[in-house]
Amino acid sequence: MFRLLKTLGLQCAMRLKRSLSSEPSDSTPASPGTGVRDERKQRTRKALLDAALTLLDGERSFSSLSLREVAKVAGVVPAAFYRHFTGMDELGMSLVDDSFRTLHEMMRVARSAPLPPANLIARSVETFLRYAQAHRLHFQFIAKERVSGSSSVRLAIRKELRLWTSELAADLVAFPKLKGFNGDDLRMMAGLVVNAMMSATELILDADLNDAAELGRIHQLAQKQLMLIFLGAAQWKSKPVQ
Amino acid sequence: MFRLLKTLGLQCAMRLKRSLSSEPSDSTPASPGTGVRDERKQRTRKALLDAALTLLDGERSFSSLSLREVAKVAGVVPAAFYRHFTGMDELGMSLVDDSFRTLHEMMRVARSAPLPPANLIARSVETFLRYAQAHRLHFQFIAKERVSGSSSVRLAIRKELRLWTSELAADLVAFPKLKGFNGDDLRMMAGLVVNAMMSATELILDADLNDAAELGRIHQLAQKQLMLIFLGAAQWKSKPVQ
DNA sequence: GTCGTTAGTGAACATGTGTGCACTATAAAC
DNA sequence: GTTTATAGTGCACACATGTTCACTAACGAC
Repeated sequence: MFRLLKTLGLQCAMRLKRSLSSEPSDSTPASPGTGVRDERKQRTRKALLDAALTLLDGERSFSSLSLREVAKVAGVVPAAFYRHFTGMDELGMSLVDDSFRTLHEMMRVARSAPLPPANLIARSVETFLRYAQAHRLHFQFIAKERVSGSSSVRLAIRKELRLWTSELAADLVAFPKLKGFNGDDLRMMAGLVVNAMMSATELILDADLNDAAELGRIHQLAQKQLMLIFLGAAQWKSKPVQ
Repeated sequence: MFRLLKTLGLQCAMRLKRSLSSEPSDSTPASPGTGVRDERKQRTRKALLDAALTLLDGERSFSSLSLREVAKVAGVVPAAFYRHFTGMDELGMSLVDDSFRTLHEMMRVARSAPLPPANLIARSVETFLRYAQAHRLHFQFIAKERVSGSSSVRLAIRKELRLWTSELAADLVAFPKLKGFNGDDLRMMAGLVVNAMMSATELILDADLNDAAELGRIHQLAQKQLMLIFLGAAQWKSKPVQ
């Protein structure tokens, strides 16, 4: 992790130095990190990340990808890989960052345009699964490497998922039915929701995208599971005295 | 899958042929598949399976294991591998079989000695997680390859998990509180339970085995999640008219 | 225009890989 | 005892892998 941060930090510092010296802070649109050179570098960096995600799509797991393979798909010679990452581990950490960036963006969009209370659960499930389908590679990466990746990648993903769970718990506090939940119990419930959604995501990602019936079944299953959870949550704390 | 069945079938047939011809169905204790030779073969077969499980314990994922590596840990030359499996895929399918055999055995034991209704959920969680810890390699294999394995292994695991979910649903029908559940909804609820338990299993398998506090936290989390699910289930079907 | 920096190249290396083949030793069948 | 079947060996091959190194070309700073 820290190696990734160091690299990114250095790159940012370099880019900052250049823009500071070349542009005396004037009024140019200042597209960040301008310059044909930087743009090209970022492009092949992205090509490497995309190549890994693409390779990961089918059967493969991240730990079975080879550096050469990724470089080849990215249209670059193996040695060029080292201009961007110190090795596959660091590329993996970048994928974690990117993947959770898209997940958090989804949450941001969802919060900025809140759904009407009617059918809230069903609509939320719909929105989430549709988004997961649209960004299948990122969600697939999270789902796979959450459990099977190298320990650095796996731990990073698990940390992000915990963070997401906490965010969700914070959102849940707004529901009037969930009074009387303490923080721990809220996270416990949020964990249940996250599990159900991740499980549904795995099913969606493995499903035939053209089989509308199967997709519908998965959506409905997830909706019912969430409803059951909320039904239980509305009763919580009345019986269990703890 | 069918290649595995074929191989096993052939081996069984061969062993059958031998025992039929060598033993005229007399009163010898007839330990099945007797003979020093068969016993030796089964021993190195098991050594190969154990080697794979052992290698899988830490960081590695099954698809990143090499045939030579497995053979070396098993204390056998690579070519000898082919006397037992046609390749790593077939060995993977055998691991699926073995892993779910231990899971089903746990269920069998649990059913034969039913728990008293008091604290039933808490005790069941305790039993399950303790069993998972005791058979960590098998449960780890299931947890990992459920989502990241080659498609044949992954599909086999998912099929077994569906089967397990159905079994659990059949068990749930005995609860008086769960009247009014149709079969689909029972499986939906059972899926929720399975998800929660698998998620807790993943946490347990990653946890430090000596950190009693952390283990306790995981146990309690899983217990609360199951309680919440059952709380919701008790209310099911009253509100949702479907 | 000149020159330094650097993203990307191509070749080389040592090592690991899956798989085939002739072989050996030994349990089992006769 | 003689013969047969076979689990395991040792060696070979062609190929894939991670990493290094000197090199080239072109962008950016001056």
